[in-house]
Amino acid sequence: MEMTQRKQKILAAVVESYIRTGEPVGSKNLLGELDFSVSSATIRNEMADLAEMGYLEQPHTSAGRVPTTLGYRYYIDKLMNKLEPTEEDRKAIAKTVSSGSGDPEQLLEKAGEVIARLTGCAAVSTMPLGEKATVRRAEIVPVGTRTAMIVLLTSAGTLKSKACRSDMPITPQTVERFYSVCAAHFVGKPLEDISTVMLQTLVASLGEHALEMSSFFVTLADLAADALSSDVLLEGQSNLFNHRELGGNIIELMEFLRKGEPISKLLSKGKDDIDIKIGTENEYKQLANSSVIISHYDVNGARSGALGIIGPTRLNYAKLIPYMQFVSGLVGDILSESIED
Amino acid sequence: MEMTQRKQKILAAVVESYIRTGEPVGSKNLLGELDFSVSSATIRNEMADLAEMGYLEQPHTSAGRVPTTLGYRYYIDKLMNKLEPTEEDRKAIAKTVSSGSGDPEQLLEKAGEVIARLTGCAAVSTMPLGEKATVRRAEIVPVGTRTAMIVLLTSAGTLKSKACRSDMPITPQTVERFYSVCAAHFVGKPLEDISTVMLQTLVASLGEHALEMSSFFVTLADLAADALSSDVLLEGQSNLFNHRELGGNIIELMEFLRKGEPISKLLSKGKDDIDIKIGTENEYKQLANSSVIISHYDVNGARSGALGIIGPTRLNYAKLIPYMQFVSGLVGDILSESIED
DNA sequence: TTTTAGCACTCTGTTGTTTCGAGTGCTAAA
DNA sequence: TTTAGCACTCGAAACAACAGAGTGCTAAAA
Repeated sequence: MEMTQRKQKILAAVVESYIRTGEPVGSKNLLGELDFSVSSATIRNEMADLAEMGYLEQPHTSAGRVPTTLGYRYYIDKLMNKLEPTEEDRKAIAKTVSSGSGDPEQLLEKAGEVIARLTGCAAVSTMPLGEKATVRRAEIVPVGTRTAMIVLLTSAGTLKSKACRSDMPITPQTVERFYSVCAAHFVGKPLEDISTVMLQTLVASLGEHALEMSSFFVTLADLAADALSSDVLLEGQSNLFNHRELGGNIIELMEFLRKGEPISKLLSKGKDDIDIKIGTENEYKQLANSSVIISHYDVNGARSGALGIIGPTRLNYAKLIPYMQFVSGLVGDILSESIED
Repeated sequence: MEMTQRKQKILAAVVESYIRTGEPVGSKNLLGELDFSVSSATIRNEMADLAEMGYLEQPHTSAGRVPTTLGYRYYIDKLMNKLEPTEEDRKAIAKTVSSGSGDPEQLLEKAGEVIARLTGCAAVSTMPLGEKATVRRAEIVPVGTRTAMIVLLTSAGTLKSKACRSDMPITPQTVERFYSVCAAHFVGKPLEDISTVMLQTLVASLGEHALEMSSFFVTLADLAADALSSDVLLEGQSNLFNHRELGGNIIELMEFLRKGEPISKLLSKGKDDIDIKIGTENEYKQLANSSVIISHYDVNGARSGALGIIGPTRLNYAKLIPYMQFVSGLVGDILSESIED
């Protein structure tokens, strides 16, 4: 069966109506939405065809039709008219997003906030990651006689720190020695180089000071790993409660969102600027009833991180896709400006 | 009406049975739980008295009885037999809690985790706060030509940092100047001294360099404020979903937990070592259906922070109160050891 | 005076029945 | 190919019937 123009129009109308109301849409209700006049019987026939073709389905025999994953996909790829954000919205967003102090984390937090508010979905974002980030500085700062903070600053502008306990008292010489070892071996080198294995050989070469230093280096490796694994920010989680159709899965969904790794993977995956996964298109089963729209941002020309929203499958794609593109573009621009290389 | 010993036994049995099962408890069910034999009619009479006295209530006319806030309170204060954690449990907890690297945040995270797991509640904790903390070090680290990280290290061992954008290029001289100004004016002084007002006068006194420095100082004030407002950690939030009786309030409750300030207030409030608020005893209406058990910990003899659990009112107080005391004691000990002054 | 047995009563939750309405698929005529 | 008409299906809501748990009260027993 081939896809006629009339079928397309009907499919689009069904999708849009369902997105708007959340109710299965019946043949009669559709009459008003179409720009041509036919009877409801004709529409019924067409809808039956579309159902057979896999674009629509019925929750039960005597209900209206609901788009399938395939239906949404066709709509998004071929039928949808994008709805660019208004000048007004753009300004409001830009104002909120840039209201921070220039701190990347704060920036992404604001961006997530504004997205969550505007879309009524949960917003996720990843910090600009420094895959090729190098060590800019590493040092220890004594806190107690046997405790110190290890501080690691990367070229990507992230600073990580962690307390660390030593078996031996920390002297100014320890501090000095650590600093110079780091300066000699790490500064300017990529973060990946600070692996536990590599550190073991290094510690071995330190001879008599190996003992007092080893715990510091272990912590340093922790920090490096931490700096490499891009942080995930989550906003508007509770918006999900407003979407009835997510049903009992909400709890699992929220649990899923809480642990960052899968989200981080999700966001880092797509190759295109914008990436849309509808319901079962998602590889995580917790997202089988949800859609995600992921928009990547570039910092100084390099793909660096992404912003995403997660909500029910009946998202207002026509509006949200351009919105996400706009916000991620904005974030990329601001970050590019602030993180020069 | 006075409280006879028999009434006390019945009240205790009702509370314990309700805590165990979550079902309103009827007169017949209670027969087996008591160490004396009377008929169900007698118990009914006594329960009616207890209800009249305000310790019990009925969800509806023909249901069993449920403890009121007052009932729980009486039980906890006068009737309860504390159930100290077993040696086994103590060891398991101690092992988990001390498995971190000596970082206070990680320590509290682990503690919260273990509490959440053990109790099936949401766990909250505040970082050791440094009310009397002083500035140990403050500096800027250039990231781009016009961007820098401001880093603030306090005597309490917390390190805060934030990116900041400057209107003018940042030169090594800027870094040096900032460092020396901080060394002269802030190091050793309490964090509260870095107020915006104080900074304004300072900036004014800097003359020609005022402009290039001002944004850094503003950020520094942010950091100081941030370091003073103790961070709140939250674990096991989703455990709350397992408690049916929280009902529709769960959403509000989770929203409430998400924003840290009220929690921070809640935890910093109590004067006693342990602090129990049952249902409506809580001043926040979002907690009206919940109980909180807060246990404070001391670092080097000074009240520094607290751990708490939040769950339904039918908590197993007899078990959880000693548990919380144990964990907070443990946390205090470990922190005292690692943060020497 | 206190305890107990007995009984009528109340309230909830469940189950089954009915009804209503929305929407469909099919058939036959336009 | 389209449309009108109609029988049919299914879910949601409304309603009645009922079982079960538990109570309060009364009157007898201890």
